[in-house]
Amino acid sequence: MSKTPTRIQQRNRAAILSAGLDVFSQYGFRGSTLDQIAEAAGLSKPNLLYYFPSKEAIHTALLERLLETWLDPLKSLDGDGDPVEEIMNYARRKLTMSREYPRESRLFANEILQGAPRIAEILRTDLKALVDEKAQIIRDWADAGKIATVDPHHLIFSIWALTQHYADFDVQVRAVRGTDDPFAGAGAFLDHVMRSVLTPVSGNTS
Amino acid sequence: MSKTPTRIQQRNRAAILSAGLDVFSQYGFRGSTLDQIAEAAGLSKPNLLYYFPSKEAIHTALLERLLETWLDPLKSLDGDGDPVEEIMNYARRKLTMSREYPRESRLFANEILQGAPRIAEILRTDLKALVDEKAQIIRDWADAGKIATVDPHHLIFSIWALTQHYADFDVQVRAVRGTDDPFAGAGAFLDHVMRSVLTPVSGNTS
DNA sequence: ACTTTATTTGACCAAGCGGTCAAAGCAACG
DNA sequence: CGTTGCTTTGACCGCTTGGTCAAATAAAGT
Repeated sequence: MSKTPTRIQQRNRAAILSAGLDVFSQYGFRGSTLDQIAEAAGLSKPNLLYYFPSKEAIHTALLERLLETWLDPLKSLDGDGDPVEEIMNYARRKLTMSREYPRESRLFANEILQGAPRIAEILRTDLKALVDEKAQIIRDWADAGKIATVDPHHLIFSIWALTQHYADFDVQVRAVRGTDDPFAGAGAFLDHVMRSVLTPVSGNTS
Repeated sequence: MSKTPTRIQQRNRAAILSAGLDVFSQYGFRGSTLDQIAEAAGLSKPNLLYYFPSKEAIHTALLERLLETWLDPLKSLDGDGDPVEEIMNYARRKLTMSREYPRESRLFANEILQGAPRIAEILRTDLKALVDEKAQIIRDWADAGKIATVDPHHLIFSIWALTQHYADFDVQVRAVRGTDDPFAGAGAFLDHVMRSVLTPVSGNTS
């Protein structure tokens, strides 16, 4: 039944997904139209619907493809590695992903902003489980005095916020800095933040 | 000509703006419909258009009202105050704003995500000028050794990212934490981050 | 060449969109 | 009470939307 897709199918499906990513990541699901996507993909609207049964199907395909790779960096966080290096490496990988896949970042941001109607379940199950697992590792490190005492969940949130901000708020960052590359200097700053936050204080803070 | 608005006008305009905030902040401009806003405001669509000439006008009114208060905390950052306290106070105020006005935060996020078509000019002029001014203050503090050496722009971005994240990604934060209040613990964590990042290192970090 | 299958499209549809308008309802005030 | 101006609405309009379909076209296999 499901044979290997022809070259034309591969090319057109890829073109549609890329075009859908462009459009959905900018306007959100409801704000995007099939005509926009079709034009961006260089296809007619009926032809587009020959490859995907509906607007929803394109969006779903994109979200699924996204979630596959999106959680990878966190999955790699290793409880047996060096605490500070593991966390900083996670932050760096997350920043790299934001730089290399800004459209995916904005697609995700749009979906969450709109109440995550299509992935709420995944967030509550898969994502929560993953984060809880890694949060426990971080908590153990903190308890062992290997890093500063920080709330693991908030630490993870802060990494998400600090890295995705450059992709999601790209326009603002560029407008304020006047730079072409919104990520310029972000890596060094993120390193400084993470190292400061994670370094245990010698004395006692109040 | 422009007399004092009647009580009905005040009530209905307020209801429309609140409804518009609800809808626009969730679906973005293009994804929102007049019918949605009208229903949320408890008015008929023609009646809504009796108070605002167009969908665009509602959106613009909301953005203007937003920008008025949005930049206030940064404006208050005082170059003559205590460096660490000034910056931490700014971060705290920003977090409070995100907690008290999450819809406004999401409205802004939506606008930026969609390329800021309606406020790009303001970002490039007013916001840039304000940020540049405050960045210089921070740079002076750093040069004087009163705070750690940090890129002022990235420091400001980090405060925006860390505070707005809880409002904009509310659904995700709640899903992962399982808590009702997405801001629980955020204040303490933000304090820790800011204090760590701003405290000058005694040794030299190559 | 011919048949089979995959691909593409123009024409079309019902529903939803932002917005208009004339008329009806309503409040205030003399 | 009557009239004047504010408020509300049902009906409507032209356009866009997501999606369908039958027919045309292009590949591929024989």
